[in-house]
Amino acid sequence: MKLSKRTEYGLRAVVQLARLWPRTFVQSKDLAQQEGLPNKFLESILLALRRGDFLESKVGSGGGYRLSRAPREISVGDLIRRLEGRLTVKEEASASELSPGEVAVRLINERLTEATDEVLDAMTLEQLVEHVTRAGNLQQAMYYI
Amino acid sequence: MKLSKRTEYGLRAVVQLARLWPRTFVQSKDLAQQEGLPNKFLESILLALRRGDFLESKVGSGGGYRLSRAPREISVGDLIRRLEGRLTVKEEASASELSPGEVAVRLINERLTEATDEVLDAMTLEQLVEHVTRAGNLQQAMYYI
DNA sequence: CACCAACGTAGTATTCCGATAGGATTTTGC
DNA sequence: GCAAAATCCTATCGGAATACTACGTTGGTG
Repeated sequence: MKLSKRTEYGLRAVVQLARLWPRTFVQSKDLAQQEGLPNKFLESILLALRRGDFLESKVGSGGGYRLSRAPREISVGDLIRRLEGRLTVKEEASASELSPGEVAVRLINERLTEATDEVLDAMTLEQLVEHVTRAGNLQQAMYYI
Repeated sequence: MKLSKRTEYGLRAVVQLARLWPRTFVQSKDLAQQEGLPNKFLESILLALRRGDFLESKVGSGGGYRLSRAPREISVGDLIRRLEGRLTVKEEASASELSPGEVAVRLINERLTEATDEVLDAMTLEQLVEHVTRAGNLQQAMYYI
């Protein structure tokens, strides 16, 4: 019932990249520093995101990562499903003979994934960044009161 | 993003008890057998449910467990929150200085818990049992085609 | 009093997650 | 063209959480 660190770190890095969009490449090291994340771990996550076609990368000096498309075209649901890996167990057809309890649990799982997918698919990276910006402004305004 | 075995087993046992409601006490051993669950593990789960006031128990020969109230008065959300234990991290006020990524992740978590709570709180044990019964009838009907 | 079943505690086994190590590969800058 | 810089890639490890077991106690029934 809670996001893995892997997913959380991936999201945090991607939010940073979205804030800089469409500026040039940002290095993993810098992302890690900005968000306070373990660099090497983050690298493996960014790699997965690149393979999932969310990021583009550039090797060598001056290289780094950037979003492969505009934040408004990236859904948080897609991101999380890519990061989480374990996307709700297979749900085998399971030999046709389910116990009553198993049937019930299956229903619950279906309803839960429906509900979460709905929320996450309706959310774009752009919206996330807007929210963050608003929250940031609010935080800053507080200082002047 | 997935229920623990503990939660799953608890739900499965409770569904069985709801099907028998308001008949007399059922033993842990029998519940375990009906659903194919490890007996001793199940006992500890049932114990927690009793402490959460979902079940009543009776010690000694002829004893066992039964629901403490009617299935329609028991919400699946309450059950799961009791069983899962880890009810979404503390969400510390966190020293006021959050990174942009952290703010974003926080928003996502809020939206997710809202959505899942809504689904689970709207679901009663009675509804679950109805669904199971319908699914059972359907399964039986299939044999005659 | 003999049995039965819930209650309780402690300990083990196993899985998985977060993280690190140590490189190989590719590009840039001088 | 070579050294530095960064991504890319694989393997592994420690530790915590999960799943489960063993064994004993308490209380109630016949």
